[in-house]
Amino acid sequence: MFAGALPANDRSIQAPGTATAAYLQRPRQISLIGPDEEIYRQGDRSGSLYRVEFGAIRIYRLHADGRRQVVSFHLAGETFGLEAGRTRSFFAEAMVHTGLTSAGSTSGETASQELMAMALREMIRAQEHLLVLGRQSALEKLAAFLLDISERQGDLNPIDLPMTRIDIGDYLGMTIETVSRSFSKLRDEGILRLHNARSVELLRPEKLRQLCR
Amino acid sequence: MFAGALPANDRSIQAPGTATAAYLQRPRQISLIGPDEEIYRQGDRSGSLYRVEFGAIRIYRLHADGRRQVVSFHLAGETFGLEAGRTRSFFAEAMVHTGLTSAGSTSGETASQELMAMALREMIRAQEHLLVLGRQSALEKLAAFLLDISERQGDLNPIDLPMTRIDIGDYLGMTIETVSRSFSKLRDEGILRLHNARSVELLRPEKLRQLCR
DNA sequence: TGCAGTCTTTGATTCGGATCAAACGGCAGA
DNA sequence: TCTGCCGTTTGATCCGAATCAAAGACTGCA
Repeated sequence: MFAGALPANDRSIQAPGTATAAYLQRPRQISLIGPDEEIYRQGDRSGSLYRVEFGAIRIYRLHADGRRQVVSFHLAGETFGLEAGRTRSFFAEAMVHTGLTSAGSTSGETASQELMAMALREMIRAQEHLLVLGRQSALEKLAAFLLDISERQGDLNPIDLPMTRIDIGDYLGMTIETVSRSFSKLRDEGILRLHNARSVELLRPEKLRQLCR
Repeated sequence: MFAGALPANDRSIQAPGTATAAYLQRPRQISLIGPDEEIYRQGDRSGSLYRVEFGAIRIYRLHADGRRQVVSFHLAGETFGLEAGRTRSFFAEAMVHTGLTSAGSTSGETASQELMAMALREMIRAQEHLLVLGRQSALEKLAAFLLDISERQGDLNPIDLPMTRIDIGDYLGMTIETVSRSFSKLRDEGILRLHNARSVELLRPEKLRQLCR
């Protein structure tokens, strides 16, 4: 896959409100990616950056024995794909039906100011994630996670979780059973309501905040 | 503390091999910092970057209940101090007698290429740390930690650990007792030798590598 | 509408690491 | 060299989360 390219995909469409010059017109071309479809993989040449127009992406790495660490999720409006090396050290997959556009590349053409901002964002995200993984209990981890997602969805309530319990577990460093039990605990304490596994209404966000500090 | 400044400190000396213009000559001025002395704290105005000439630094954040998460260690030759926001969100302290020089600042005067490289380094470091914290056992965490330090000391053997067991624990998300037990386990398995708590000889580094993959 | 497969929840048990406790060892200062 | 202190190691017990197991709920498809 050459630098700046989006995955080959015959289901591309034009972004709404865009001139229809199609092929040669670099930006605004949306690639549609299905659930669990791969965007890039460890070992691929890096360079391309992506913007999530709708849907959601998981970035992860696999350990030799199959254990998986999800490093980040990227929701609508967010960009991803920045890597320090010349080859990818992570996998990127869509979690639901997702639309991607090109967000430039690391090779020259993108303003270095934007790249810097992106690098700093990723640095912060990783550092915040670190704080959660290192010293928090299962309940505290889930609380921090829900607040993060809620905020990134513009305090949408109920929250829409595009990821499975497995994804959440691999992101927070715990098993799906523990994730599920933590949800149930928060439900039993009246802190949230589970409309279904993917839709979570926060009833007392302040309680969550209290939990994870 | 103004941007670009090193902590006020009456024990400054000239770096070896430097012209002696002293005061007005910005670079090469070494600040000497004692063990557990603070370089900056959460809430301080950010901007200054530092280079460790000798010694070692810990970067950490405190949770409300006193739990501490060490985010990174910085050894001789490494730079630190980059933060995304206008105020510091971490504490920086020396762990042993340490010499620091200014490594520029985030406000203009430093080449953005260097800043970008630093941001990417920090991003990688945080991501690698994430992989260790998320899904590894105590033994695997310690193995990964020792290999990291060993490499950053140029494969010096025995390794010189400038940090206490508490620091290691707060970095890896485990208690000092578990850190100590993990050291003992690696010793009993003939993988390393403890000359003393701070000096660790790696006898079979390949075994460590095997452990943490 | 019913069915199959998958994801989630809940329950029982196990286990790794935390906590509590005490002994040990190395280093600084007298 | 002796002594006291602090960091480290080791031991005993406890607890939170992992694992093993099974039931329940949702989704897509026939």
